[in-house]
Amino acid sequence: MFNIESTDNFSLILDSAKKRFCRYGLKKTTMTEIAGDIGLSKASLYYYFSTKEELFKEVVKQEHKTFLNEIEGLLSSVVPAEELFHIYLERRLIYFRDFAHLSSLSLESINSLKPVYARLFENLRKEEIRLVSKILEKGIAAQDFENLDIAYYSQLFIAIFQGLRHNVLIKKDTINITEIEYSLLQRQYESALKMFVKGIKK
Amino acid sequence: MFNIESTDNFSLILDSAKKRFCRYGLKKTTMTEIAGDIGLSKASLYYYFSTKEELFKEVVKQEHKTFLNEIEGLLSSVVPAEELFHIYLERRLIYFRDFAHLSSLSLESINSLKPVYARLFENLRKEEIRLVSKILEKGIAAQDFENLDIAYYSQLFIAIFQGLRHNVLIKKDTINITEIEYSLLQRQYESALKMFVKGIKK
DNA sequence: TTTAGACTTTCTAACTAAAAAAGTCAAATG
DNA sequence: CATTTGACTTTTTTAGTTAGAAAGTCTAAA
Repeated sequence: MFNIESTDNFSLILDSAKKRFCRYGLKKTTMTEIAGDIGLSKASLYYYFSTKEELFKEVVKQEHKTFLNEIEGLLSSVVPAEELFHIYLERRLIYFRDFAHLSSLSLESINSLKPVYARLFENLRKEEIRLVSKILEKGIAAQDFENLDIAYYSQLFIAIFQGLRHNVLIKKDTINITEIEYSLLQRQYESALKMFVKGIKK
Repeated sequence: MFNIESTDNFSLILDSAKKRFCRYGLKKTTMTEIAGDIGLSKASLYYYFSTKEELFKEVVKQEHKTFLNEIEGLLSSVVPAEELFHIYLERRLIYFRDFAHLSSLSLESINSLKPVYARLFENLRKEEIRLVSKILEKGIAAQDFENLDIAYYSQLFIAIFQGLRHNVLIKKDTINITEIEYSLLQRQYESALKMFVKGIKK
């Protein structure tokens, strides 16, 4: 979950921020704490990041990018589209569990989330749609899938699985997901993917 | 959406409460207002309903029952299971739009909703799962569907479509759903149903 | 049995002040 | 020059506080 130790302050700040944001969320993490973690003063943080918001966005973006890159790297491989979907969803669930606090913002959003974060998460969603589009393209090119409306089906795909994730959070008041909830979600993901693929297969 | 005018006070209260809860939600509706609508004193309301919470629950339950009964009535008809799913989802969307304010509680729930309402909505969800189970049963009995795990698949069914609905609300800060969002949801419902049925068909 | 006026209790919205956290900057360090 | 910081200002959050509103109660009357 937390990778290599970095050396430069920029990365050290991101690392510490990531840990704290994941554990305590945006609101319950202070700039002073992050600075303290790596033996810097708060003022120094502002040398690297203009605002707390900026820092948070950077953490979220980077984590998401790492996640997407992992899948994207397989796009040009021989792995078939269906298997790519499987891998994508598998990793997506792990990402969901580990970074629930980051995306828990999307829960706060229901009330009164600053538009800037709404835009951030909307962008991440769009990037995932783009990735799914590419997988669909690959499947169509390989004659695995029908020649369908890629834009629509990738949007649908993301909507279904995001929806399933939300069902887990919606009832709860804590962010932590139990093993039972997680394994049910896993099973639902498998079933839903099976249906989705069957629905678009040639 | 709002049916026959009732005569007894019990029903008059429910009618007025329904209208106000749908339009303004639970918090923005006062017992005095409801009483005023039908020319009763607030104290009289408490003769029929012990608490505001009780009244609200009664309204939600009744509306949901009306919705479910409509579909349940078709269970013993010649309408095939697949068509029942179609009808169910069609009505479910209308119900969703018209009573968004009622179920908007499920949004408030994310923060700090009293467990009693959480239980209420959980019960409604369970009743819908039960209905879907019956449709599945019918399909299996008619040899339309595979002999699958009914409990699991009805839960999955509800999860998928509830999830899709949530995707619409999650971004918004208002409860009102635009025509564009609604028609996309309609289309997603159709696609998802198609896949679901294809996935379990014999 | 049903209703309502007058009542009490509970909740909420709007303030406040104090504390905490965000954010700034000139000077210092190396 | 790039980086860091202590001391600073500004903004936000929190914890009271209070007044008004709304929930909820009760007794007497129709």
